[in-house]
Amino acid sequence: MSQSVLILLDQAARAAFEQLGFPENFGKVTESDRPDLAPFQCNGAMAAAGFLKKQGEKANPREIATQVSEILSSNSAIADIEIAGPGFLNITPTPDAVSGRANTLFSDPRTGAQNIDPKTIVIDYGGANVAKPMHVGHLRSAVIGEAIKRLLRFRGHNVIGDVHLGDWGLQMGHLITELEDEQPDLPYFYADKAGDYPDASPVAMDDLARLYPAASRKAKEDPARMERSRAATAELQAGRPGYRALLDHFITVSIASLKKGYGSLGVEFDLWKGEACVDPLIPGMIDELRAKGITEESDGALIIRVDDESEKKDVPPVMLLASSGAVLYHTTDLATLVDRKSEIDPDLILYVVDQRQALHFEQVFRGAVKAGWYDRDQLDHLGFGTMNGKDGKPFKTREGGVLRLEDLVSMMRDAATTRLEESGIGQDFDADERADIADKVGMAALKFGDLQNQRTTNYVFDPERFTAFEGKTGPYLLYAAVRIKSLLRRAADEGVRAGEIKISHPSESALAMALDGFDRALAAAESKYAPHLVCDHVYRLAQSFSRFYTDCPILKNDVATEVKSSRLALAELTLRQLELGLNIIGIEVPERM
RNA sequence: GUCCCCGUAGCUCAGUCGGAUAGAGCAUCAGAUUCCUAAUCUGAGGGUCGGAGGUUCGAAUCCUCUCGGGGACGCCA
Repeated sequence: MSQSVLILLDQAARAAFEQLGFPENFGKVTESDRPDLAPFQCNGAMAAAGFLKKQGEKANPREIATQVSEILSSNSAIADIEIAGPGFLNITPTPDAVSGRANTLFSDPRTGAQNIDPKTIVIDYGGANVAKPMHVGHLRSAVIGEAIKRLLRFRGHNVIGDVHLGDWGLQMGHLITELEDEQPDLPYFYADKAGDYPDASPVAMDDLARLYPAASRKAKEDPARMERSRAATAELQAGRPGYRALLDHFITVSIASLKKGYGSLGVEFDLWKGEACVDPLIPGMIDELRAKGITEESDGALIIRVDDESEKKDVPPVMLLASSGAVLYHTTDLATLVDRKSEIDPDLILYVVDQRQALHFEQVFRGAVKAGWYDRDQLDHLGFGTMNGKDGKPFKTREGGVLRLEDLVSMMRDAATTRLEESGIGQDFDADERADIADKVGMAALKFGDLQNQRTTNYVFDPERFTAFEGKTGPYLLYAAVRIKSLLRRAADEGVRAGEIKISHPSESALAMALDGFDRALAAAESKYAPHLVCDHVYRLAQSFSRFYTDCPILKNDVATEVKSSRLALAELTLRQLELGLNIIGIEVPERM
């Protein structure tokens, strides 16, 4: 059976409504709100009655429901169809239909997930800056972006992930001037020297992490210090060789450190481009924008007006050049769009960046549309909320500082270790394996805790809750998966093999229907760029499996061979889908725990 | 001042192109184990969906107003 049971029923119901002279969309079938009555429902009869009333005809929704159910009752996939209340149709599929579908899913390596028409998509995420060590603020962009990238890739799209480093602004001026104060004798600062600089970086990541905040703090208090940073930024952007050479060192050193940080999260980028990469494109881009006549001078700055008079809200202009002549955030983002157009020509570009930058992207997107480079629907900002502490304010360490990412990761690992020790799990495993399990449990806790929330809302970070093995958590999901692995090992030992699935128990049926919802969950997650819908699916799947596992013995002695085979196939199928789903949200499952 | 997000059970959150008795998880209480991993499962209690109007046969969901929390608003990124 090549279609999901729900789609089969949906198509049948739509045809029935159409046959009765109604718009076919009244036949929409959904998973039931009342699973105690039936797995599926259709509410179209009420809508159809309203439709007739508007045309001045008399209408009784229950009568319409009766007519629909008469048409549908001949459908071989439907075991039962009942009318409830004002005209709800409650539909129960036959066990054969469910079994047939389950066998199809079993024979499909993708367990029912469709491959859709591929688009070329660039996803810009990570949010890292040169010289700034990774901290909790970088977590969400990395984790959410990675999940969306994997989701889109799994759906069949050609997806290119770009970290898009922040390496071209005032922060570079801060670093250069602060380093000059510390080590004025470095050759990079000789105004007349060009081209011949040491290969080795004069600074390590720790130095950068120290220099930037120091400079930033001084500049805030001292306008003259700020002016030096601005001047250095302008000189860098004008191409001063010593500064450019320093920037290259900063970038190299930072990327090495960032790769480690993102690596610890299981996040990988295809492109490590940054703002500096598009610098050469900027003069030509500005010429082109001028030639198009969409720029204007305003208070000494070069801008593009993107305000729409017909709207109530006012959108400030795109700032191309500051009055100092310096390039700004808008400029490099626009130039990056030009670069991506010529290098990749994507159908869609997604930015996984903090919700607070929504206006910035609105401005840049409008600028790119006004320039004629993209259609508005090719550009999307996927904003997200902040990670808060239990006090509801952005997460801080006990001392009130910003928590570094590596400390966050080890905090989760430690919490996982403690949990594992408390419950005596894996005590007879060797130290390496126990450490590996703690890593995976901690990471699953962290990622699931983050991704299960709707993207745009703020959420409360609570390591205690996230690492719990009970409830809607990452560790619970790992447990469910590991338990199946253990079962399969045992089955292999006993020589039991998976066979044809025949649904006989309600818990088997519920599990099969949960499995059948995979493609729907992925499609919904894609359409909203919402990883939490993938989380919901895998959680419901794990729950359905746990119930099945409790209710339906598999390898026990008194179970008939074909029942063993059928249930083992369901377990194998569940594991495969669970791992596919967990992989999308970036969670790895250990072999045992 | 303009705009954006949020307000749902004691807590943390789903649900918002209108549909039945508003769902999960935690916590609380009551059960289940000759156990294939109980790190599990079953059941119960717990709600003026911030508030007030309106549209509708029907509103957490749509419209208007309002209260509360967070955030963004031309030369930082």
